[in-house]
Amino acid sequence: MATINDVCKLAGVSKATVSRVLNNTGQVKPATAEAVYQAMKTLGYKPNSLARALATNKTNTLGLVVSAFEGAYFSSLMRQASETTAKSGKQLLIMDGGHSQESECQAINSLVEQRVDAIILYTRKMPPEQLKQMMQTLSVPLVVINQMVEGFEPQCICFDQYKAACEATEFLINSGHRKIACITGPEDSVNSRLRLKGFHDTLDKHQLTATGFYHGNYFTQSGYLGCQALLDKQKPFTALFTANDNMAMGAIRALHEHGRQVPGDISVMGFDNDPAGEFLIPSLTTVTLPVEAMAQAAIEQALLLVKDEKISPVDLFAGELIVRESVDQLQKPS
Amino acid sequence: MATINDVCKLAGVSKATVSRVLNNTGQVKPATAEAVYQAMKTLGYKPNSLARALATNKTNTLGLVVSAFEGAYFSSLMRQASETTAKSGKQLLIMDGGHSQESECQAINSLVEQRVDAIILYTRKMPPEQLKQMMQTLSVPLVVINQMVEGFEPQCICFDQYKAACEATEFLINSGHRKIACITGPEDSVNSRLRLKGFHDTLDKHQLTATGFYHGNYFTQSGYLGCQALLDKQKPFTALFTANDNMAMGAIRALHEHGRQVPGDISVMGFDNDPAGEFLIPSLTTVTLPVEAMAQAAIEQALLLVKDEKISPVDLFAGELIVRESVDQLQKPS
DNA sequence: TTGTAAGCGTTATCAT
DNA sequence: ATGATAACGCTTACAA
Repeated sequence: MATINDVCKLAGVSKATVSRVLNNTGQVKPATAEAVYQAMKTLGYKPNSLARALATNKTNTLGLVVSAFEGAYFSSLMRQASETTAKSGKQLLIMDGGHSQESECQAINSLVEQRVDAIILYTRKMPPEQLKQMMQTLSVPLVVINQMVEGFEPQCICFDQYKAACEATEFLINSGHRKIACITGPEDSVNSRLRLKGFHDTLDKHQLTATGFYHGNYFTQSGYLGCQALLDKQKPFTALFTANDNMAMGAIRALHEHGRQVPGDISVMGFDNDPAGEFLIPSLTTVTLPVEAMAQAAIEQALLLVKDEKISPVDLFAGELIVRESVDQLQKPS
Repeated sequence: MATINDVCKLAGVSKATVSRVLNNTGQVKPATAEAVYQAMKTLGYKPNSLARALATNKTNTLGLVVSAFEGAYFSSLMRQASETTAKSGKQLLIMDGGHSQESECQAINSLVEQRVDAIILYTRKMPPEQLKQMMQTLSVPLVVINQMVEGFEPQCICFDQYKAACEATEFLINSGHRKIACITGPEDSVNSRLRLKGFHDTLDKHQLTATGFYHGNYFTQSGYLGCQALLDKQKPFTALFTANDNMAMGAIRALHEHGRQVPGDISVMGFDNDPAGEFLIPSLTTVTLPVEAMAQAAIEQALLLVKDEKISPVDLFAGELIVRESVDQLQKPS
C-alpha cells in the first residue's frame, strides 16, 4: 500500500507539498500539483485516515450505537442517521449495542478508543444515572435518543411516549371501548413504562381499569403469546392496546386463531407506525413515531457539539394517530 | 484525554512498560503492573486505537457494506455479522452502500482509507466485472455476499437463487396451479434475474407459461402496486409467485381489496422467510434464505483471509420451502 | 524486569 | 512555492 513517501519520490517533491495538494491547503504551482496527482494515480495511493486522524486529532467520524438491528424502526433510524452524517461529509460508524447494558458500554468504549468525534446512543438498557455520568465524564460529546437526562437536555432527543400512549388510549375509549387489555414492553425499559403509564392514566381519567396486561419484548412472537395469555384468562375485552406494531401483528394472529374477528370482535391499536402496518389485513391503526426526524435531529446536535457550538434543547417529538382499520368504532367519537 | 505518556509519568515507568502491561506482552513485575493499572484508572486512560493501528498496521476492524438497511433480511445479516465479528475480538464497521453504484464505491473506498483488515460487501448495484477488478486490485481482502465472481469463488458467499425459485414454482405447480403470475425484483439485479429465470424455466419444463409478470423493487408497496397491475390486466391466475415476502404482503393486501380470498381464490408464494410471514393472515408459504449462516460464513472467510490463510470455496447455500397457509392445494401434490 | 529510540503515515510550523 | 522537521500516541526491537 503506497504511502505519501512513495508519492513524494515519484513526483520528486517533499511530503509537505504532497500534503498540500492532498488537502489543497497553501499555494502550490499547478504544474507540480499535476505531477503529484499523476504520481498518486499511478501508485493507486489512498491517504491513510488513521495517520491523518492521529495528526489532526479529528477522525471525521460519528459513532452510532443502536440497541437492536431488527425492526423497521431501527432500519429507519440507521438509514436516516447515515444519510444526515454523509451530507455533513463525515463517516458514520454503526455499532451493535447488543442485548445487555454491559455490551452497550463496550460499544461506547470502543467508539471512544477509536476517537470518534461524537457518539449517538439509542439505548434500551442504560439507566439514567449512568447516562448522566457518561455525559459528564466521557471525553467525546454524547447524544442520546429516547431518554431524558436531567441537566443535559440539549443532548437528548426524545419522543413524548406518555402523551402518545394517552392519545392512543383515548382514541380507543372515544371509540366506545370500555374493556381494554394491554400488551406492553419490557419492564426494565423507561419508554415502555411511560407508554404503560399513559395507558393506565387515561383509563383512570375515565374511571376505567385495564382488563389485563402482559409484558412483551417488542417481538412479534411475544405479541402472539401475550394475546393468547390474555385470552386464556377469560376476562373479555373489546380492545387491545399494544406497545408496538410488531406485537400488534402477533396479537392479531392469535386472535384470528381463536376465531375472533379484528376489528369486529376485538379492536387492536398498534404503536410505531411500522410501514408494514398499512398493508396488513386489517390495516393497523397506530401512532407514528417520527424516527427519521429524531435521527436527523440527533446527528445535527452531535455535529454542533463537535464544532463546539452551544446547542439548545430540541422540542419533544410528538406522535400522531394514524386511523386505519384495526380499531372499530363502537360508537361515534365524541 | 490522557495519553500513554501521562500514564508513564504518573506511574513512574517508561512507555514500553506501560505498553507491556496494556497488551500483557513481555514480563513485568506485578508491583509495577499494579502501579500502571492504578495510574490508568485515575487518569481514565483509554488507549488510542488509531495510534495503535498505525504502529501495528492492523486495525482489528472488519468493514461491512450493505445495500440497504430496510427489511428483516438486512437486519439479520447485520446482527449476525456483528455477532460473529465480536466473537473474534474484532470490530465491525457497518457502512451504508446507498442507492447507487457510486455510493457503494465510496463506501468501500472509505473503508480502505480507514485501513480495515477486510471488507464484506453485500451489493445490489455492482456489476460482476467491477467486483472482479476490485478483488484483484484492492489492497484489502474482499468477500462478497450473493454474487459469484469467477476465479474468486472462495471469496463469494452465495445462495442458490435459481434452485430455490425452481422449487417454489414447482410447489405451486405440484399444488395444481397452472395459471401463475409473478412479481419479480428489479431488472438490474442479478439475483432477481436468477429468481425469475428459475420461475420461467420451471414453467417451461411443465409446458406452461407465465400468466403475467411485474418488476417490483422489493418494497411492500411495489408488491401492492404490482398485484393491482396484474389484476387490471384481466388475465386470470390462481397463483402468484413473488420475489420476496414484503412484496407478497403487499400483493395479498391488493388481492384483499379486490375481494379475492387468499389462498381460496388466489395462492401467494413468498421468498425470504421474513419472520413476520409466520404471523400474517394467511401465514406465508415461502422459502427460507439462510442469511444468518451466510453472514457468518462471510465473516469467517474474511477472518481467514486476514490471517493470510488459504481458504476454500464455501458451498452454495440452499433454500428450504416453508409450507404455510398462503398457498392452496388445488390437488394433492404428486 | 525495564528503558531507549526508531518507526508507523500524516499534518503543520518554520524556514528558505 | 517548496522543503525540513517536529509532533500525534502507540508498538517493538534492542540495550541495559
